[in-house]
Amino acid sequence: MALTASKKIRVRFAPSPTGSLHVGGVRTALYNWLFARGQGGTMILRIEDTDVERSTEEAVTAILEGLRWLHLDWDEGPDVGGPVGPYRQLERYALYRQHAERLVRQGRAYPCTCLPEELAARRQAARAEKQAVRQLCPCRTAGPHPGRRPAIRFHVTATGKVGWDDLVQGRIEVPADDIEDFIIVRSDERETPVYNFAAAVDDALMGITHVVRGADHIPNTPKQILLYEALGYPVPVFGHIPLVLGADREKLSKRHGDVALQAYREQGYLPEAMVNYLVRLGWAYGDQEVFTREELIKAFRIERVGASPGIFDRAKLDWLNALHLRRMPPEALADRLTPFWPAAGVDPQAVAARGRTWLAQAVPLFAERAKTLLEMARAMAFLFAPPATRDPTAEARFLGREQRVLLGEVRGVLAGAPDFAAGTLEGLVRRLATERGLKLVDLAQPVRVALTGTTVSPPLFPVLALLGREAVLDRLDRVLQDRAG
RNA sequence: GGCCCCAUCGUCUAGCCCGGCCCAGGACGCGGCCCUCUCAAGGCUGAAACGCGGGUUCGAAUCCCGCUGGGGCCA
Repeated sequence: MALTASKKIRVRFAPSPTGSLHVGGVRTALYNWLFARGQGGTMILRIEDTDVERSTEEAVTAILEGLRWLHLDWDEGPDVGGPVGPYRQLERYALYRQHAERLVRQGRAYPCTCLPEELAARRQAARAEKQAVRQLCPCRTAGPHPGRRPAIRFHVTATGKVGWDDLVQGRIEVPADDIEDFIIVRSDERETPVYNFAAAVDDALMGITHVVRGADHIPNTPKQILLYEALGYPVPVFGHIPLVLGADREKLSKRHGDVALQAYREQGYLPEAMVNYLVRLGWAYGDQEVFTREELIKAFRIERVGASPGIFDRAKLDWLNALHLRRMPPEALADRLTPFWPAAGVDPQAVAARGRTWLAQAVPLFAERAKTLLEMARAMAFLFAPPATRDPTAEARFLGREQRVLLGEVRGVLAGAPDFAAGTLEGLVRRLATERGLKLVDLAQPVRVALTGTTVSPPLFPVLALLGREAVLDRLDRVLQDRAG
């Protein structure tokens, strides 16, 4: 598709700071970002904070931090500025007023003083007679009521169909008669612009060439197109990406559980995995499931995004996260673990005491059996301190009287080991098992429970080597000195 | 209720635009087997889908119409 080769692509992500950044919004940002980066375009971040009641500064911060965490950077925005700022709508009211006045001057908008009840009554009447609803308000011809503060209403003159070729949905058309004269500036003291007006003015003034946003905005688009035309601005290309749904197939929202990006971050999901998962939710590149950021920039095509909505699937996210966890170089993964030690009940000092080299050796053992960083940190906790408690079932099953006797024998072997390398220890313990006519598992499980408090851990011998002779003997002795089974 | 959108395994999807290579491919999840000191990881393997009805055509998952279902926005 020849996307007007001469013109540089400009896209934007324009969230409202009314709550935490949620995964649906993140996917919109991601698609915009990939589109821009793949085409050598410009990514713009705009804060749509006209809803002063619900907008908060914390939410703005959360949005910026969330995007940064994912490495979805922007070229122009509230923090970095840019040639067409400001990038917060609250700071652009003069622009909206100016454009509204221009429309009024052109006869394309008019002051309206109708009360909601009056409009509702007329709408109902019109519906009863199956009339088009465009002439809801008499203000345009009869003039506004002098005693009331007016809103500004846009006058729709279009006939036939209003439509556009959507980048992902294909041709969309709506009968012009279905679009009624709509408010563009409210009658409140701030003269708050409505969403459609502010967005259209901003997108035009910011030179946005492609508006890529959620499919929930499809009904807004015809009105915005009309505004562009009335204002004499070029109409951008629109692309409406399908919504992310919850398991009940409804638009993802708080009641579906974790929808905030922050929640995933805190649970130890990797930004690489979030990006990988979200991009594949609604887009595919043959049979490829796993992507690096660079591969995505190269392969992503906005027009290849599917038109049907997708359900957020935690299980697949888990799989991808585990995969990216395993792919990461040990040193890097060790660093990512840092924020999670406290939540895992591990003293960061104890981790630091072991040193980076040691940690990098331990990490691959645990990465293979964890889905998240938090899970991984928890699984590693026993390395840094003896288990505070032992799983009672495990203890009953593997630390009985006879098993303690065996444990004592293993202790002896380990105490006398020439060195404490995994291979050496394995040889010694296997020989002991053979001598006693036992399987390795009969010795391994009691030791595992004694050292970790559970029946599950990475392979025993590397774990012994990691813990070191002193810690191992100490933990075995603690069990042995317990009441003797 | 009005307008708009969507429709391939439970889920994400390939295939659909340019009908035959598709008794529909991959992935997650689920089941089985192998490997194995536990748990994972890995390998092999199984069950699992073209919503329904009409057309068009020698031939339709692919084109057209209708229905049904789901969703979004507005009220």
